[in-house]
This record gives sequence, structure tokens and C-alpha cells, in this order.
Amino acid sequence: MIVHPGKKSASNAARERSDPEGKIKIANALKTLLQKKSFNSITTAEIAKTAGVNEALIYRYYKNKRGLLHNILSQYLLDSELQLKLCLRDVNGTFNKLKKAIWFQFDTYNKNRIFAKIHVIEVRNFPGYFQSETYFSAKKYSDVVLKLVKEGIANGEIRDDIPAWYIMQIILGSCEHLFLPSLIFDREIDIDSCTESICQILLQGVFKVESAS
Amino acid sequence: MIVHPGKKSASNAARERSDPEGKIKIANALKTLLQKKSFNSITTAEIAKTAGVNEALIYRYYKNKRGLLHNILSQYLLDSELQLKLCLRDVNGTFNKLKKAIWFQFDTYNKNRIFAKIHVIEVRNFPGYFQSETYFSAKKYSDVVLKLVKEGIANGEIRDDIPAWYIMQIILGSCEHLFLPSLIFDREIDIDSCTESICQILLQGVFKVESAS
Amino acid sequence: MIVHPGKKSASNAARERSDPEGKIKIANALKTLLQKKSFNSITTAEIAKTAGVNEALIYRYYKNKRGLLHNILSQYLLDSELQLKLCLRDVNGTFNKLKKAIWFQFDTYNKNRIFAKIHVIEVRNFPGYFQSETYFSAKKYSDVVLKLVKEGIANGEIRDDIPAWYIMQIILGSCEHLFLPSLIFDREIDIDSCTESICQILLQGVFKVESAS
Amino acid sequence: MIVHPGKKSASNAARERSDPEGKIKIANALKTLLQKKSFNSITTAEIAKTAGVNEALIYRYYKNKRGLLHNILSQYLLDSELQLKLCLRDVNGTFNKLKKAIWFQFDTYNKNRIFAKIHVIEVRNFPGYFQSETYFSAKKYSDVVLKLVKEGIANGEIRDDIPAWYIMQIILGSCEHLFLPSLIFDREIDIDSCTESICQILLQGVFKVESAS
DNA sequence: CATGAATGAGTGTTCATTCAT
DNA sequence: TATGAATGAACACTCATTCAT
Repeated sequence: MIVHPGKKSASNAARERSDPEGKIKIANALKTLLQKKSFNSITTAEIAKTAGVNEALIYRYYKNKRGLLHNILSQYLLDSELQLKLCLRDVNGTFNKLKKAIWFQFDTYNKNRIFAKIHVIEVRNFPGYFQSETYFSAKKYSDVVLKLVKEGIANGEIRDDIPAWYIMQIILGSCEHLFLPSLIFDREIDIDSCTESICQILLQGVFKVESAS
Repeated sequence: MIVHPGKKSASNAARERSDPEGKIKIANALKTLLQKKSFNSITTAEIAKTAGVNEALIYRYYKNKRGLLHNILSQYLLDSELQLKLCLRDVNGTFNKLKKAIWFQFDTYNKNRIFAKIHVIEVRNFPGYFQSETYFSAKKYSDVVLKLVKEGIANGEIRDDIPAWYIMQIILGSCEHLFLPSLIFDREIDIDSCTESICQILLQGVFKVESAS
Repeated sequence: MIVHPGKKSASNAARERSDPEGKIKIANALKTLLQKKSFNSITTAEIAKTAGVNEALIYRYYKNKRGLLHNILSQYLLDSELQLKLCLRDVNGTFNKLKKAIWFQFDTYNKNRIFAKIHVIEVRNFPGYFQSETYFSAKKYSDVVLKLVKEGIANGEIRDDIPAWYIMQIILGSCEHLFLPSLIFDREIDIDSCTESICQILLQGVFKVESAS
Repeated sequence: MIVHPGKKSASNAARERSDPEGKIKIANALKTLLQKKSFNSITTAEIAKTAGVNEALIYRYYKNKRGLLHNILSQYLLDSELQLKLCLRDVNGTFNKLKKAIWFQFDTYNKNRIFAKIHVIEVRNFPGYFQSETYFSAKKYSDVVLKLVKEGIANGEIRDDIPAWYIMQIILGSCEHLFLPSLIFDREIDIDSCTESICQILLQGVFKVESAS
């Protein structure tokens, strides 16, 4: 998820300056391969061959095959977090910010389906996830939304009888829920109407009535 | 999907009469194992051990490991098709029949989540699916619904400006779409309200207004 | 240690009847290779090639490479225990039995230097030894000697103020101590004079004076 | 063997003056690591990390991993030879000199068990030993003893009907023989009584009777 | 003098599959 | 009908070593 191909984000640019060529080629090779097959069915030999490097090089730069995956995922989540923050900068009002965040979430899912799919289906349910760097990066991302909710509660826009964390979970969970089928069945989705749907529910359930714009 | 434990369907009974003990034991072994682990992580050694037979016996009865999976899946789809037909027997009117079929679909998904999951996630997107017996059985199943739609068009209950096959696809696709998240996130789902939702849409979009009961 | 090449012991004969050819070939291959290189420097590929079988066959019959080693070692220890028992059958008096056991120990070390070396140097000091089948077989062997000591204590031939287990340890430990250099430097050793040396010590330190023959 | 920690021998001092820092750090790293694991199980990566230098630097100063080992071993043997010579300076009489040499040998084994063990078990039996610098240094050391024996023969203290080289071999071989078990089983040993034992044998078998002090 | 980057050749182990009986 | 024996091909991962800079 969360990758904006073409646009090189700040952190990516930094990475390319510091990271050795081989490391980048390996990461790109896995990204490419993930487009066509599942992580488990991709072999290290294949990754190396696609990257045009020696198999052993993978283990110089990444702890193991799964470590490489987590690194890629984490990188995109961090990139995404950055983009989200930039996106929110020129929006006013908690409700509008949340709406923007929801739209951004869908947009991000949409723009990088592979990573969304892998994160949700192949990584998150596996043991060790909560110790992975992917988890920490995902948390950083969701913390941005959490902070938004807390702000909303503080300034009275959002009801204060539900813990902020719950509300954040419901918002991001709903997005995922709504997006998942389009991900699995590889169909297009109308992200504007999805955003609208979730906002309707939020208006009725989370925000106080008078705050509706 | 589509298994009705306890109730031995006609085709299953037939199978048990004709199929050698070993073949059945192998199929059951895989079914059992699939409840706890993914198909790829199940080894033939494990299947044989669970079945209490020799590993080589798998290859006497099935082309290979994947063939065994397709056979099981196909069996359940055929069983399911039979059940669906029985179900529809005492329902009158195309709309009511379709509604029943939709409910049955959800019920079947629900009763055998493993097979649904495997079919949708582990089998259908893989190369060779359209040559597999699973595909043919799935087609037989969907043909029952297709026939229903065609009847509806013939008797004027359903609009005739959309190809029957499209309508059938939309119906079954919607069911899957609605059910999938509950499958992936392993949550319960209210099949009655799901049925109702889909029927609402069908009423507005597919059936002619006056046909609403 | 403890193997008597040429002479096929009862248990070995039984083994050869029941064990598949491949399993025997693998075990023999490792035995052969151990004559020239250390266990760690022998690869599974080498074992398989020497045995004339496929590498994977090793893992059908043995848990892993180390398991194969333990199995071989254990087999020889069990064989040896059997031989020792036969050897002791026609000896009278605890002292004479112990003397025979000591002589047998040296003879066994001598006849199968490879196994002695591996057991003492490559296996016994490694983690997991006390859970290995080698340990259990070695224990069965030493239990024969322990029983002898206990008999001696019971019939008054051996002093009763030192635990039987200590005495057994001292006896077998002394044998090993005395034999080890000849093992490592691969030199011949006079087993009769070694036996005599240890017996002298035993007479002065363990047996009561009057029991000396 | 043969290391005298704390005391910096002349050759070591020389070495430290001439050798680049990196080379010394690498040698020390291996010495440190050898205290806890076998040479084969130590990786070049580990050596470099412990030394705080780049892995490739090992290959600038040493032919390969084994070359590094030989260099260390050789260094200690040369150090040891120097110490032995110093030790013998203020001893009079061939017999007393030899006795001192024997005691020194045990003392040296004792003070640096790791090197003794590696030399005897891991290095000396391997192909290429006789071309290694370790062998040449070991020879320089044993030549000191050989010279002693030759002196004894010349001045009539030692019988002249056995080649000097044989006598030297017997002396050093006996020391090793006696020390080895304590090395392998990692037990303490009384070096004074060991020295005495060997001297007894020498007196009876090598020296002429009247030369006994 | 020292290093970052890269690799060839293995390392033990696994697994679906075949075949003679 | 069923099995014991055997295997080819792959698997993730490791390591000593090289080389350009």
C-alpha cells in the first residue's frame, strides 16, 4: 500500500542516495515479483535473478527473506505516513481532516494494491508481525489518524464517550473492510463514494450533529 | 464451501459406495488438515499420515496434490449444486427462487468457510483453474442460477435488456463481495440481512418494478 | 567404539534382515568417511554419494545428520554391551569379572578406534548428548559394569564406603584416560599391561586386600 | 600453547612495533574467539567484527583463514622457543637442562591450553601441516631440545647408541602423551609430578646411570 | 591502510512424485 | 488395492574469499 510510483518521496530519495545499488535492486526485484505471485511462492533464487545479483547479497542487506518483505512494506508505510501528513497540512477542521485522511487511505490502497494485499493477507496474520518493523511503521501511520481523533475530542467536534483509539480503529477498519473485496477481486472502486459512505456513518455515529458541515 | 456436515448428500452416498476406502480416507484427511493450515503448507506426507495410508496411494487416486484439492472442491461444489436444486424445488416465482438461491449461497459459504476461502483465495486465481474440475463444477452450480435468470427473462419477471449471464454474475459476485470480508477476518455475518440487501438492489436494478412481491 | 568388524553380532544380523538396503548403505558410508575426516567436515552430499543413494534418503531413515551419527554410535554401544555380557558369562568372582570387563573395554576401544574417538571427542561434549540415543546406549553399557560393582559390594569383595556409581565411573574413566592418547596419536597400545595397571590400582584402592587373587 | 599473558616477550614487542594495527587486532580477535569455540565454527565475519575491522582486511595480511591460524600458532611457538632459551640459560648440566625443558613444556601447555589443543588436534593432523609456518616454528622449538640432547651425547651424559632425534621425539612425545587427557577433559594436572615421572623414565632409559643427580 | 560491495560454491534439509512389487 | 523404497529438484541460508576504490 501507500506507494506513489513515479513520485519519489523525500525518504525514498534519501534512501537511494545512501543505499548501495544491490540493496535497491533486490527490493525492487521483490516488488516486481510480488505483482505476479505470492510472497511464499517467490524464491530467493528468483529474487536474486530478477535483481541481477547474487543470492547471498540478499542476506547482506536483509536478515532473511521475510525481513526483506517487512523492510519493503515498512518503507512504503513510512512514505505513506509522510504523504498523509503533507496532505493534511492545508485542511481545516477535524472533520474535514478525517475525511481527507479517509480519502487518502483509499487513494493509497488504490495506488498500491500489491502492498495493501500483502500487508493485509500475507503479513498481518502471521506470527511475529507485532515485532516486525512493518507493525511499527503501520502504527506510526495510524497514530496520525489517532492524533486527529484526539484533537477532535479535545475541541468538541467528536464525542468524548468513546475512547479515541476505538474510533480510529473503526475508521481505518471500515476503510479496509470496504476496500478489501476490490483488492482481492482486482476490481476498480470509486474512492469518492467510499469516502462519502464512511463519512456518513461517522457523522451519524461519531461526530456531534451540529458539527456536520 | 457448500458442505453440509451430517447430512450425506446423494452424490456423497454414491461416492462412498463406489470409491475405495483409501481414496475417501485421503480426501477426508486433506479436509481435516485444511481446517488448520493452508493448502501449500500441508505436505503429502502429512495427508498420508492423517489418512493412515501410504503416501503413494494419493497418486493412484489423484493426479497430484493439487488434483486432490480440486477433486475435493469439485465434490463440494457438485454437492452444493444438488442441494441448491432441492432447495429451489418448493419455491414459486423467479424472484422468490433467486432470493432463496442467494440465501442458500450465504448459508453455504457460512457452513463451510474453509472451502469458500480456498476456492476464492487459493485456487481461483491460480493458473490452470479454468481447466480444473473445480471450475467445471463451479460452472454447473452457477448454471443453476443462470437458468433461473433466463426463466425470469422468459416469463417477463426480469428485464431483457441485460444479458442473463451478466445478471447472474452480478448476483453471485455480490454475494461473494459481501461475504468475503467476514471470511478473511473470520467474523460472523447475518445472512438474512445480507440476502435482504442484495434483493433490494436486484429489485431496483434487475427486476421490473411491478414484479416486487 | 565397541564394534567387532568381521564378526556380525546378533543384533547386527537382525538389523540387516529388517533394515532396507539404503539405510544400511548410508550408515556404512558414514562409518567409512569417519575413518578419514571429522564428522563436521563430512557433508550429507558426500555421505549420499559414498552410499550410492540420494541425499534425501538420509532423512527418510534418520532425523538428521547428527541423528545418523547417534544411531551408528548407539548401535555399536548396544552391540558392545551384548558382547560384554557374553564375555562375562564364564568368569567367576567379581574381581575377575571386573578385570575381564576392563580388558574388554580396552579391546573394544582398540578394535574400533573411530567410534571411540567420535564418542569421546565429537559427541559427548556437545549439547544434547544426554538426550541422545547414544547416551542411553552408553548408559546401558556402563550399567553392566555398575551391576558388577554392586554385586561385589553385596558379596563383600568390594568396600562399601564408596558409592557403587563412583567406583564404576573411576574404572571406566581410568580406561578412557589411559586409552585416549593412543587413540589421538593413533598408536598401538598394550591392552594387557593397561588392564594390569588399572587392576593394581583397584586392588589397592577399591577391593579389600584379602580378595586379591 | 606457549602464551604468557601479561608478559610481553621480545618478539611480540618487535611485532607490535612493526605490524600495522589492523593485523594485530585481527590476530587478537581470533585468539579471543578460540577461547570459546572451535576454529572451524569461527567465521571470518566474526573475526572481523571482534577485531573491529573490515572482513577483507584479513586477506590483506593473511593468505586465508587457516593462514591466520597458522600465523598465530607459529607466533606462539616462536615466543615459546625464546622463553625456553631464556629459561635454560641459568641451568647447569644436560640432565638438569632437559628436566627444566620438560617442566617448561608442561608449564607452557598448562598456561595456554587453547593453543596446545588446536595445535595437537585441529592443525597437526590436517593436510598441509608440514608445509605450514606452524610446522617450521614447532621445529625451531624442538630443535632447542634436540640440541640439548646432542650436547648430552657429546659430553657423555646421554647414551650414544640411540639417534638424538629419537630421544628428543620420545621426550616431547611423552610430555604430550601425558598432558593430552588433561587437555581434552579440561582437568588440572600436577606438572611437577609429571616432570618427575618423565625424568624417572629418562634416567632409566636414556641417561647413563651415574649421571643421575 | 582499509573498506564496501559482491559472489561461487556449498549447507543441511524438505517435498512432491515415481516405481517395482 | 496398497505400500516400501527411492529420488530430483528445490529450498532458505551461510561462508570464505575477491576486487575496485
